Amino acid sequence: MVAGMQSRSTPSARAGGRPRSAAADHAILEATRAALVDLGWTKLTLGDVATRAGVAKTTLYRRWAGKSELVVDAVAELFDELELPDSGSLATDIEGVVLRFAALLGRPETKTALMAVVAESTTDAPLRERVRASIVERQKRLVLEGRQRAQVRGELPVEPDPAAAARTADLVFDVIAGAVVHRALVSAEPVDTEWARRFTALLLSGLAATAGTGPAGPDLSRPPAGSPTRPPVQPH
Amino acid sequence: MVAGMQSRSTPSARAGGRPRSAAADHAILEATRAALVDLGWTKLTLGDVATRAGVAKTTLYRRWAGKSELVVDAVAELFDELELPDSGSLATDIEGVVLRFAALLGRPETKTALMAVVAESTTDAPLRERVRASIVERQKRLVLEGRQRAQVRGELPVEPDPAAAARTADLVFDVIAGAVVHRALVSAEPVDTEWARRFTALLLSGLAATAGTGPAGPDLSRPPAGSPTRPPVQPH
Amino acid sequence: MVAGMQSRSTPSARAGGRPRSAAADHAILEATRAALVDLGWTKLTLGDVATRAGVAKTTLYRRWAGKSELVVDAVAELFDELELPDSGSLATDIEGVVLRFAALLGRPETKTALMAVVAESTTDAPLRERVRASIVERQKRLVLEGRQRAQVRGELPVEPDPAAAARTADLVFDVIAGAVVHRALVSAEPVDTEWARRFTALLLSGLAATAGTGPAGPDLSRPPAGSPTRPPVQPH
Amino acid sequence: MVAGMQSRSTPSARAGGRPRSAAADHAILEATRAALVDLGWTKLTLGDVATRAGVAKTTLYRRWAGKSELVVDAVAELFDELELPDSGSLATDIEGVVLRFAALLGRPETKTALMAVVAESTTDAPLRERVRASIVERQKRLVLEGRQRAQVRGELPVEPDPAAAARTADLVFDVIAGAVVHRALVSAEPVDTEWARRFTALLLSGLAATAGTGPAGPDLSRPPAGSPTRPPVQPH
DNA sequence: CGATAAACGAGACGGTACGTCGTGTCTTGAG
DNA sequence: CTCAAGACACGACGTACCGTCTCGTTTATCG
Repeated sequence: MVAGMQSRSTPSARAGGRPRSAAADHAILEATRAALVDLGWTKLTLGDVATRAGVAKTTLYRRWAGKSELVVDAVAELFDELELPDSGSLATDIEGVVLRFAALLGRPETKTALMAVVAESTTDAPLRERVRASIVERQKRLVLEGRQRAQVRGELPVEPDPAAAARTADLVFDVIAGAVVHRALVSAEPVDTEWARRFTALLLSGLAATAGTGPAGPDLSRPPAGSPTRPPVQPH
Repeated sequence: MVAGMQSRSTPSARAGGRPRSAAADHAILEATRAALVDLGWTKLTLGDVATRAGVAKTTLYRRWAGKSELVVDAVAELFDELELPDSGSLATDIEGVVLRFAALLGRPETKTALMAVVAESTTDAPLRERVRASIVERQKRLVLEGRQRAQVRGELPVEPDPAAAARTADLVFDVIAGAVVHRALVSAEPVDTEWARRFTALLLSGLAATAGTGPAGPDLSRPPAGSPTRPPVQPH
Repeated sequence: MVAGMQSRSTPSARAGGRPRSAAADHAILEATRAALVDLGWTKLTLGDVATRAGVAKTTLYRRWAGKSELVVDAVAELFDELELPDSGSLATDIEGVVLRFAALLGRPETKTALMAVVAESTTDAPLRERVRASIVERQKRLVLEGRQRAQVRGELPVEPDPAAAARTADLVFDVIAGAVVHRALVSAEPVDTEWARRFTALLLSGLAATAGTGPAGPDLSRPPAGSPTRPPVQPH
Repeated sequence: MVAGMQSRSTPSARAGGRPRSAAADHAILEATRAALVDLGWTKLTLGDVATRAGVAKTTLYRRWAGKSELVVDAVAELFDELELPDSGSLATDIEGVVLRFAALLGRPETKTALMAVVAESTTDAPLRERVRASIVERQKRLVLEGRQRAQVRGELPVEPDPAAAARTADLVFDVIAGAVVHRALVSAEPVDTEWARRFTALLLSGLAATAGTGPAGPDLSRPPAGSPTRPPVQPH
């Protein structure tokens, strides 16, 4: 389970009654994802999810406050499957995670659900917190891991101030996640290898340096495939 | 009017009977924004909009296909008010537009509507096209204008290949818009001057160069306030 | 239609909208009676009635406040079909109407509905008034008609005081209707010709005179069949 | 306890485990009556009764098959409290019992429950039998007792044929009970002393003799208060 | 005395119906 | 042909009870 559901009064208090079915939780989240694929966010109904899961509607409402909460939990499980590839350089690591993230956003259940729950969360503070805890914060691990790996490789300097390091991680996370989400869902254009390369180059070298980079020319900032040689970015 | 609504049978077709009330269009879009502020996307109903606008529901359906289309038109008008400030340098221009964009996203009607219509558009191709045409493509003008201005100032080189130039503009647009939207609506954290500066520095100079940039230290890449002097980015 | 339904704001006010379907009213009441036959009062649901009538649930709720009100109207139509036979003597008139009333109470839709709405009406004053207006008061015509006919025949004296006459009519109505209902629905025993005769004899002659009257002996208070001769009750 | 509840497998069967709480039975029936007063038949729920009685729902279902059975038992206890007053004459005895019966029907728990269980019983044979055994048959004792008392007094002749006597008792019972129930619950008008007198006069003397009897004139069929003299009805 | 067995409280469970609400269409009469 | 008004068919909502079940606990009688 990704995050807490409707909390029991006390976690350790002996309930004194029939315990909640553990199997139902899994069946419901599975059914929710299937319904998202078949129907999309708008046409998904809790009644339909209950039927698919072989569960009564009341069981569903006993555990989740509504459609948004349920869907957040259902898709959060998918986000937890994201991994940062170790491809030998920061640039290719970024490209890899961008493509994986884009692939995740390309799945119908994620595509239709993510923006919808974010939209809901703008007018629902508890939901906003749930989205943040279940999805956003959990994926920052990818940025942290990537940076550490790059620092070990010597591709990035070590930031001594932890607060500044955290600020930068947040910024980088918003930039990467934001760019991919915007490209994929708002602009609705493909996030392919080509785009991932150009985005990574911009992120690493900045706007000025990137100018003129295109698909035709050789990209000197990336190591030849298979040869993990010099890092493209030289701190100091 | 931002974009085409439900098209009349033929623009030049015989006038026939009573002409459509022009005042109604404006009243409806205004009422839509007011309803978004009061109720948010989910609780907004077309019946309520019609009542607020002093119009019958049929009048509304005669002109828009549904809630999403109506809201796209209603918020697109707001996006058209965005402007690129001319502050003397590319960096401060970007910072300025980032803050203006964030202010727009902070308005309740925009906040709740933008992600919602994007979510809808993931499973509705005509709506996706409408969002692209009415909102996304129209705002790329800001990137194009900013680049041209920077080129005039000598802050950015001129890209000779028009296709590559367009690709870069699209990329930069997704990065800027995506980062701001993600920060404001997904991470749900404030887009303030401080964040705008750090984001701009990252965008212009890249990840390596930005490392270590914090609120305390002087940012050499930015000109002293009020003195539009040397550009912060030196091509070549 | 038996009684007023959910009243329009003003009967003479031009509504200014689509008028209510007159056909729907009839279809709904018909469907209600059919559902009573098939399901009985308790299992009857408004959703089912709506389906049977080919009508939306909202249409039903727009016109009736609830299940009780609907059923009152549906069965009231049946009660209006009751008639007082003109058989030549007061005794046989009463026997006839008792048997007809019993037959009506034997129909499944009436049997299950009548006591149920009366039960509801004990805790619902508006419903009580509706039952009284739609069913109870309307059937008193039978008593009034029977008395007048008997007075014409000379079987009953004319009561000069209208108030006393009304009081007596109410009393007789409660005795006749109450006895038949109690026999048929509470005691749950058959109301057959035999019972009708004995009841009529009791009503006309009183308890003392009736004592000893049984199925075997000839009933001198009744004229021979087919011969409308002397009235069984002699005023003065 | 009025009537059998859900029967144990066998009364003589091995005691086995924990015996049923005797206190629970009483608490449940008491709670049922209280709930009838507060909520009425329709809004009464078994869950609520269980809560009021401080008992689990399962305990309740272990003993009664459903709401109707429970309520029959709960109100049957009240009907058993009815008594036939010994006032010295048949007429005043009847008037007395009519008023007591009316007072019982005026209690909120009885009023709302009696018609409801009768309504249920029209489509539920076992319930019908339970109503008959627990309520209807038990109250016929009042008629039998009244008749016997009248016969001792010489107000009524002795019927030699037991079958005919039983038929008459049933008829009289339906007439009295039916009239009072109809007046009180269907017509929803008060059963006061005045009405009880006029009803008794009609029952004893028949329709013709009753004509003209009103509140103003002296009622010769009743003995002066306090003087148990001549019977009002003279059998031959 | 300990074992056995049923009753008990608590409350989750699969169902079913509720009465309301929003959607998008329709049917009126007025303009 | 448009418009305001509002009825209409449809379908989902979230809630309430139903009657059953599954727990852990209690309270008897029996061996």
